[in-house]
Amino acid sequence: METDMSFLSKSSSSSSSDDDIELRRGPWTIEEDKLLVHYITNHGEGRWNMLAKHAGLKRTGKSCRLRWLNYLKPDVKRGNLTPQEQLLILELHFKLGNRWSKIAQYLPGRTDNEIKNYWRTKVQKQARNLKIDSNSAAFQQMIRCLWIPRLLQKIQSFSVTPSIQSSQSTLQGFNLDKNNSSSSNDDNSNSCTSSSNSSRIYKSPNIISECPKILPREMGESDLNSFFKAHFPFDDNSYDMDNFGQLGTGNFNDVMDYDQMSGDQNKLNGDVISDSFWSNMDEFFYQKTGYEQL
DNA sequence: AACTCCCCCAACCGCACAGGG
DNA sequence: CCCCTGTGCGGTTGGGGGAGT
Repeated sequence: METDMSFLSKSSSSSSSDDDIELRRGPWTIEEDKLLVHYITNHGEGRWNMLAKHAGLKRTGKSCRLRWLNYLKPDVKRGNLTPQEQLLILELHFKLGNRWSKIAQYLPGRTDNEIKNYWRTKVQKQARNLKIDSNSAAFQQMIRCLWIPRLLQKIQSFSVTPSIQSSQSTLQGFNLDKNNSSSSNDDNSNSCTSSSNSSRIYKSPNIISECPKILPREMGESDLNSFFKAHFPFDDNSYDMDNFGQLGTGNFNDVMDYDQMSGDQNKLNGDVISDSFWSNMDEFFYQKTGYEQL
């Protein structure tokens, strides 16, 4: 797969004379990676332009920094996002918007680039398919009422697997701002909430039917908090994933073929939002929300 | 087998900001 | 102040490769 990209190199003629060298662009070679890792191991990171020169890399400092932070740094996690991580991204995006680096701070080992790519390829793609704006209330409503419960169910289903347990720490300590969260008796009909009943841990499939047929306004954070309070009554100050193991059994089978959607256990750490899931979801969304397909 | 289409993600780009001289 | 350099961030691109025909 390694490709000689040297033909892509461009002269830095706009720069001063001493750095008038052919700068390489495109994919990094193994040798370049070795040079970069070796240099940083011995000298540390930072001062990227100088680092690039001293390491003997015909790359810009920016390119070196990006390669290190997004790929070579030892604590960078490889592989697909876990359901917990996906859930966290969705929640944090509600709260922070396209602040990818901020979101990445809550997912150790994940880079802003990776999260951004996830959002664009998985989330925005679905919005495009539905022909609705990914920032619209309708789409956010769909995520809150359909996608997030699905992720939670997925998490619950596999809550004993080592991979999940290892990633639980990722979510511990994450708090939504509770200051403006609605009380549990919030009867706001505009949100996905319903009366809370702690003895019934997981209230699906009613979650779906409780979604409003009309979406009168964008749900605020308080609505989101209410939603989680009502349906996922673990510690309401945090998303402590330890509690997911206590969740009861959700059942979406009456509306969607869960087995088909989820696939085998190996997909746990993969793309839990499979294409088949979404092809069903599109239709289901319009059916449940009363929105007209454009 | 050959071709096209499309998805994914690594990498690039432009801009903003901070800090030092 | 202004300029320069380094750094960080969000948006965008483009190529590899898998899927479909």
